[in-house]
Amino acid sequence: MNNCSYIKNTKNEVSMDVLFELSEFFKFFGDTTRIRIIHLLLSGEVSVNDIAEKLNLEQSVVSHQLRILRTANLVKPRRDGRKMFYSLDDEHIGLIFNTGLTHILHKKGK
Amino acid sequence: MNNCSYIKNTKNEVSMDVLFELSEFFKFFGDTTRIRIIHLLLSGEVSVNDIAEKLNLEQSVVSHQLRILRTANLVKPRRDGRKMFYSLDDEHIGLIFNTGLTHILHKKGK
DNA sequence: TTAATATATGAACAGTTATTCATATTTTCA
DNA sequence: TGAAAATATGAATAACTGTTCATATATTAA
Repeated sequence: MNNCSYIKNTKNEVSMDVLFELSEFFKFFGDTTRIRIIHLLLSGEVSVNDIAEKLNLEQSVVSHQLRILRTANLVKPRRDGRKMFYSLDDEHIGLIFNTGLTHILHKKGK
Repeated sequence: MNNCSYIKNTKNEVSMDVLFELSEFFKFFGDTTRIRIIHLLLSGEVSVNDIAEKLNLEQSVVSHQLRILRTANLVKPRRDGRKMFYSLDDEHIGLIFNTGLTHILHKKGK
């Protein structure tokens, strides 16, 4: 039928706490600052200051949001000297981003 | 390379307002009540009272959340007599739900 | 038309969250 | 060791959001 493993059956039996975790997970994508950071990191790792500069955000804002993303294992840090480079933790993050993006662009195209 | 059209290139050039819309879009998935409603509607259309009953929620809560989902075109209503049946508007909704779900289950499996 | 059923809506409240500002921590280099 | 650079953190505030409760609207059947 299809070879995309993440297309699942429609008769899911999903427990209440998994649904809760799922909504918590989507919350991380539901903020403009975070989605811009995720989008930027799609092309590879970037330091905190570079994120702030490229997105025209205050360093403090970026650090706060990175902490949220890091705690949730959406991004991972790597120290190099006094710089910290952040990258997406997992290939699913980009997949979810792009699935949503495709939906938005598809809707706009009408 | 792959035949999944929603897997896009990693060198996205996405405008600021599309990123804003994208984060707004993900917000709808970022609430337990709404994600439970979406999950329930994955298996087909359900009336307002049935949603409330099956999810053990007050009718008012369901109506309020359905309005949000309806305004955002995530669900669509159909009137039958004095009942209103709601269903998912678009196949993307289920796809995004399942993509996130796969991620959660994958994480839990470790 | 009236009563009953099904759904929608408005206002108020409580809880959450992102940003701001100030400051602390960590690392490098002179 | 001390200063500078890079990042992290804490507290406070403002804005947003979901739920509750009461009520309004709409449809059907008697």
